[in-house]
Amino acid sequence: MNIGEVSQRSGLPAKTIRYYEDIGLVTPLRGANGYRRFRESDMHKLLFLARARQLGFSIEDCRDLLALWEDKGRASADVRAIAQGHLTRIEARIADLRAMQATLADLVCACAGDARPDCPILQDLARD
Amino acid sequence: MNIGEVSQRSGLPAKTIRYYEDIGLVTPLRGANGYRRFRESDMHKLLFLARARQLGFSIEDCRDLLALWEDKGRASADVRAIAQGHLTRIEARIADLRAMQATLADLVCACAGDARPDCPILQDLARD
DNA sequence: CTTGACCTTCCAGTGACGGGAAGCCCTATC
DNA sequence: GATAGGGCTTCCCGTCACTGGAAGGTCAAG
Repeated sequence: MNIGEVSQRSGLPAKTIRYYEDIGLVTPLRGANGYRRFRESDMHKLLFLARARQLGFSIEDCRDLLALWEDKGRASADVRAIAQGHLTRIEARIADLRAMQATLADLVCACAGDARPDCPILQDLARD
Repeated sequence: MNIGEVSQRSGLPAKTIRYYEDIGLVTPLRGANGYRRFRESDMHKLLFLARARQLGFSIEDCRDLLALWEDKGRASADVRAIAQGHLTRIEARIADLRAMQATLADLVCACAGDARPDCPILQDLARD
């Protein structure tokens, strides 16, 4: 398979796939013409990566997850620890965003949003 | 005021304040020794920026908000539009994160997390 | 033989800074 | 007056995970 087909089948942009090779997440073969030649196993890795990235795992998390996936003698505890750490970070991020959302929603609600200059949003940002 | 005091009073790192000058958000004066000299008005701007950034506004949003703040004849509708757009993006981001969180929480819950290799998390990531 | 799609590498930019080097300035102390 | 220390300056590189674009090689169809 050339990169175009892999890109289609995985949903990952070709640029991203090349990047993943650069940083050592996949190592496709090379044809005589210099083109990358992807095996089915490369395809599987890329699908795995695409799904892990969709779940918001960092590239380094993905690297570790891939290694555990390949390691048939792994302990599921190691996988769980990565996922748990990621989940905790996501929950913290959600809490932050929800705080922003609450404040912003209040402010937007309090602002008339008309042609006059008085604006509770700016007042709040400029409060002393 | 020198940058150190401004940094203390605003809570912004000195590096960040220099960066804000670089991109034209504040323009402190300069002393004969080359040091930045901040006026009270610069201080107010930086506090304004710090609060807007805490609410997650992008730098470009902040630039626009600052301009509106300075413009005494502004329409509050313009401010509200920026805040509303930002709020919408935050809500979308929260929705994304909540989807990740739900999936991850399920997977973490389903994984024994012991010394054995079988792991629903990896199974899900590698599903065909 | 040409066209156009596909592939290659390399370089630069994103957002919003942070780290660190090299060097000047100011104050206090000896 | 020398020195030590802290604060200030600029400059450049690194972050994260790509994305865009330029310049050029390769392949299949007409």
